[in-house]
Amino acid sequence: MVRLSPDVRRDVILDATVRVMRRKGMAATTVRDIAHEMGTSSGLVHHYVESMDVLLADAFERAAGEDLQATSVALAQASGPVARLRIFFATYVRAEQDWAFQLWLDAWAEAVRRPAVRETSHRLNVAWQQVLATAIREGTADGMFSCDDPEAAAWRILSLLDGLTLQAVAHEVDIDRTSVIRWSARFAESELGLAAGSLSGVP
Amino acid sequence: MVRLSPDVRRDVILDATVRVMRRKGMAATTVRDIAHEMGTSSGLVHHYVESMDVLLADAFERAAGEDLQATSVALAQASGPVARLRIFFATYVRAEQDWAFQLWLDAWAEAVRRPAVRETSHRLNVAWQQVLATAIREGTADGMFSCDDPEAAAWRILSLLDGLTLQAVAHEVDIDRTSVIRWSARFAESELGLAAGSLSGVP
DNA sequence: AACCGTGTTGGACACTTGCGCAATAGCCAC
DNA sequence: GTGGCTATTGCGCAAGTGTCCAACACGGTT
Repeated sequence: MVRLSPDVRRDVILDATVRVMRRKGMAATTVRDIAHEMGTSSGLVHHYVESMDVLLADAFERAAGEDLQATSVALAQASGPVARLRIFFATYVRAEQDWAFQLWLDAWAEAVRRPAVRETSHRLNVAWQQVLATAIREGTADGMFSCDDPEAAAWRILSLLDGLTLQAVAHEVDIDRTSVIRWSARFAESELGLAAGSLSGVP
Repeated sequence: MVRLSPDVRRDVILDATVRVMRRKGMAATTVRDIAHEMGTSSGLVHHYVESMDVLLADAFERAAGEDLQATSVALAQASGPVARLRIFFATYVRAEQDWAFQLWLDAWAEAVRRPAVRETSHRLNVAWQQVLATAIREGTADGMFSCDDPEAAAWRILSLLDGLTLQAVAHEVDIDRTSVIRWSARFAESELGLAAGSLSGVP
């Protein structure tokens, strides 16, 4: 039995929870799974966690937050609003691949039943929308985009992206990931008054 | 104890399951809830149902299928493709209000874990897409719409609708239902080469 | 009216879940 | 070294789940 400091242990618990969530999904993650994942007893988890609800929410925040962080960094490095949006679309679907988007599906569904999860998924969703809205605002300020309401446009583009990805992930057919990116990018072009193909690459 | 014929009893069970699902969501629906809902014992449910998995799938099919049916009927009564689409948007969000869309969220999330649910939600999703695609095809044949690929356009419009509704239902803020309809209708206008406002009412 | 098929009961079963708690054992200060 | 603080254990608990089944009772048939 390895004795760790509270801070480290908390981190280990969160990491183990994320790993289990990736493997089994949020709804199927249990305290015993987490304990087994880090090779300790289940009681230890509860010694640091006030409830399963907030643990799942915190773990989701870490998992989904990493993707958000990665995308934010990638966008900051891009030069110019157009390049920024191209990267946004490319990394969004890649980042959400496999288990990541499944976590979002779980979070949206569990939101009704788990207050902490609802709060977190809401906050992270807004954060994604803000990443997009900020990029749009910059492009509008530069005069490269033409958009009346960056906030609303961001919600629309993000929602189309989510709606399409949802079909691709949940049903694994009908819509392939290339179409998800291309269709969303084309929608963004029309939303921002860009020439056809400037984002999607297909005129 | 009321003695019913197998067919009637099966119907009663399905109805009770739908009612419980509406109230508590798919993931939180239990055999005992269903039995209590129809005022019988829990054993009776399993006497007619092979497993919880298929019962949930069947009940979801009935609940979501009723909405689909209602929309199909309403669309058939409308005169002309434009009126048809207006009704589509109006009834989609209304029909999905409250509990109905939550069932879809549950279905999409549970799809990974419950094969029967995945099959059903996939089939119903395609059915919705086909309702839309058919209306678009008719409008294109009439020369009122301009659309290269009605199938793909239907997926895009439906996905935007789902993505926006998702935010409204799961987070209950940021996007109100009026915006969901208006934004989706405007997107459809651009997809189908219609004049601004012909579907959304806002030029 | 007796009877049997079967719809129905109500609880047992085996299992899982989140959570709490006494006992234990590792680490640091002295 | 030794003591004490506390991280950690491991099991128990109560509540929940889906599933199964012997016993029961209703209704149409004879």
